[in-house]
Amino acid sequence: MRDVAALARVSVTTVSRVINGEPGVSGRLADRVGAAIEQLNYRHNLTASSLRRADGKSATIGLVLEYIANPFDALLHHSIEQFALKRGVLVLGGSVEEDEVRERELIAALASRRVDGLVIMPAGHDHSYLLNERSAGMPMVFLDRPPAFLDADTVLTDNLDGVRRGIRHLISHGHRRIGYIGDLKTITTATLREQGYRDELQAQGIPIDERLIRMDVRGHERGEAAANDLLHLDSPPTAIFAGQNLLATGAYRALRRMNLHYKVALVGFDEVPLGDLFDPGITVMAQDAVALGRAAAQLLFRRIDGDRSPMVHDVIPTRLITRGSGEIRPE
Amino acid sequence: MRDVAALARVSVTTVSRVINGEPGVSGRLADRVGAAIEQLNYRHNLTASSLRRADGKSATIGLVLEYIANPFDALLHHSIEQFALKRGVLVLGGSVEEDEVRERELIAALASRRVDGLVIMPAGHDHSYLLNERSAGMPMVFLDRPPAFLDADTVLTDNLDGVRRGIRHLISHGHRRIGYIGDLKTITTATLREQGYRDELQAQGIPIDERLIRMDVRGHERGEAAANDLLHLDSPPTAIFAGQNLLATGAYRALRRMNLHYKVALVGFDEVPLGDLFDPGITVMAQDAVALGRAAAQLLFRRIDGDRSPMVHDVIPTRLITRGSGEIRPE
DNA sequence: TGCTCGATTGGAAACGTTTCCAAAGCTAAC
DNA sequence: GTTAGCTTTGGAAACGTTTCCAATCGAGCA
Repeated sequence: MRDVAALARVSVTTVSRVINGEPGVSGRLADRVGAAIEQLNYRHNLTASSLRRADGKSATIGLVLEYIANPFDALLHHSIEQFALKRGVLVLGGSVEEDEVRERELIAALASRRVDGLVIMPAGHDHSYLLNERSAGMPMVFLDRPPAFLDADTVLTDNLDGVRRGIRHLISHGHRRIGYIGDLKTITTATLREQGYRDELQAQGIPIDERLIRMDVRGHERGEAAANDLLHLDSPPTAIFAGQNLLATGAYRALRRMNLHYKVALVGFDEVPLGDLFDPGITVMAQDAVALGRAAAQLLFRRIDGDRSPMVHDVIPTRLITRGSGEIRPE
Repeated sequence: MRDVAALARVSVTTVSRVINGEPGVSGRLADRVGAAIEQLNYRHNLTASSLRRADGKSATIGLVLEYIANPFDALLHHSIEQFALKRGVLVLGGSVEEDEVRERELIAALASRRVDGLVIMPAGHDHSYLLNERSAGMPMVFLDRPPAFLDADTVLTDNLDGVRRGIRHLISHGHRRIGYIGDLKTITTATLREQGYRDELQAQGIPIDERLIRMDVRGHERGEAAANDLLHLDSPPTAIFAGQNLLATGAYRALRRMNLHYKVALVGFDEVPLGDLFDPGITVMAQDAVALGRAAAQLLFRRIDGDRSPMVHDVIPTRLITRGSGEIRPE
């Protein structure tokens, strides 16, 4: 920048003004500065700029996701990124993969880089460690899962209602023995969804059979094994609800292997890409990833812009997508 | 930091030394500093640090992808991120969505933030604008697609060979009329793949019928339409090769609609998640996204560490995954 | 005792910006 | 012609660090 100033025969102050488009610079000087910038191939240093800048903004936000290669997370990422890009804000991100330590390290690394705000899909179960950050004024929004031991802005899917509607859908197709496969109990949304299952059965006066419930099941293969178990019970379920996308595809695979995919109904939570191309198509309660991401980004930027109003807890509804597997009736 | 120094009754120099783990600080002082950091809830400012630091490293790299919600891109992202995390480096990223202008803006924004290096999956067709960056010493690796008008490190899939092997696979199952659906001709890999198709047919002495080739097809729906067109020809193909994952699933949908999915063979380029669960399963030439990402990250970090050896052009082989759709024989 | 040497510590400059404040140059009004 | 008031310009301090260099302190040695 000093070189630019020297070449244009002005002060660095003036160069700074030109770069930031501030008023009060004569056209003549602005042109000289522009030419010098061009000639010297000068590139503005945003980190130095944000260091001195009054608001200290780095035009960067941090995004902590569970696993970026999961299509749901990838959609969230994209949705947030699109919103950020409009403001010239870049996204610094990372996958945590259900590891509490990594979550803390990643957030510390982001804070160290002075991001303007954080969108967090938490893995941990105690977020009191974030109290410091918050009191230091770091805006943060929790996405998809709520924080623990910390009150913060959240944008969540309506998990309870989503599962209840899914179960109701199965019941309306004549099912009374419905198996449930759920993710790790340590994940808040997983226990919420299980609760939705229990609530709806109870509301419909269907007794709960604990043998039909498999919790702490994680990933595709275990999902398949759990479904396999359920289907080998003495009186097996006529329908299965899988509380997460990998569990749903795992269960679907089990049904296929046992050639039951046209006999036993299946509803999954989370969208399954290309779910309509399967035989039968996979019926799901889809989370609206784009809406979730947009809501989180909007909320975060409001906070970044100084909004100090009370905590917001957004809830995004789910959508039932019927494709065949969930409409199978018991024999 | 000054506050920490004051509380610990030492100089800021000493605090800096403790934070960076430099030798030559007595344990007594280090403890005092540590306690002060704890008490004041001090958080190191990495941006200020990298500003003054000798090597000027920001411990951040930039990643320019085509579309983060595409599973292939998401896997690349994850693979690179995992590698970066080991070094305490964070990934600043963005989707470009086949928009040249956005590519340039994004790269400018990343350069402004003084990332230590760039991994670029380019959308544009003239990268001479990067000459400045390069001469300024910015390490960069092109991933999945080569740069134009610029010689740079690249990590590419063996597109030509991949398609040729896929076509050979179809031919070995008795096909002689093979349709080809390809992405935008402006995308280097798309024309390379088309070339692979032509080369292999020629090598096998099969005349090329231009009516069987549909280029400049982009996205799921147009892929479906193109396949539909091909199948309505007077003498339709007995097999289709789709040069990209969305085109493959689009073509698959067309086959399904016409109830030809067990009559006409289909091979796709790129992995299709859950491809084995379809009926029939989708046979693909899979790109090894994890290997691609790893190779790019390794190469980039070597450059960041100062390696000035000649340009490297890595080529990652593809893998044929047979699942049914590609093994259908002509009637 | 006096001197050198290594280890420990601190002061001040520097990184590339923005911001504060003052100076200089104009215009317009008296 | 002088002065007030506005616009344009620049000098220097500041942001939070690291690094250079010098100063201090003991210990070891002649």
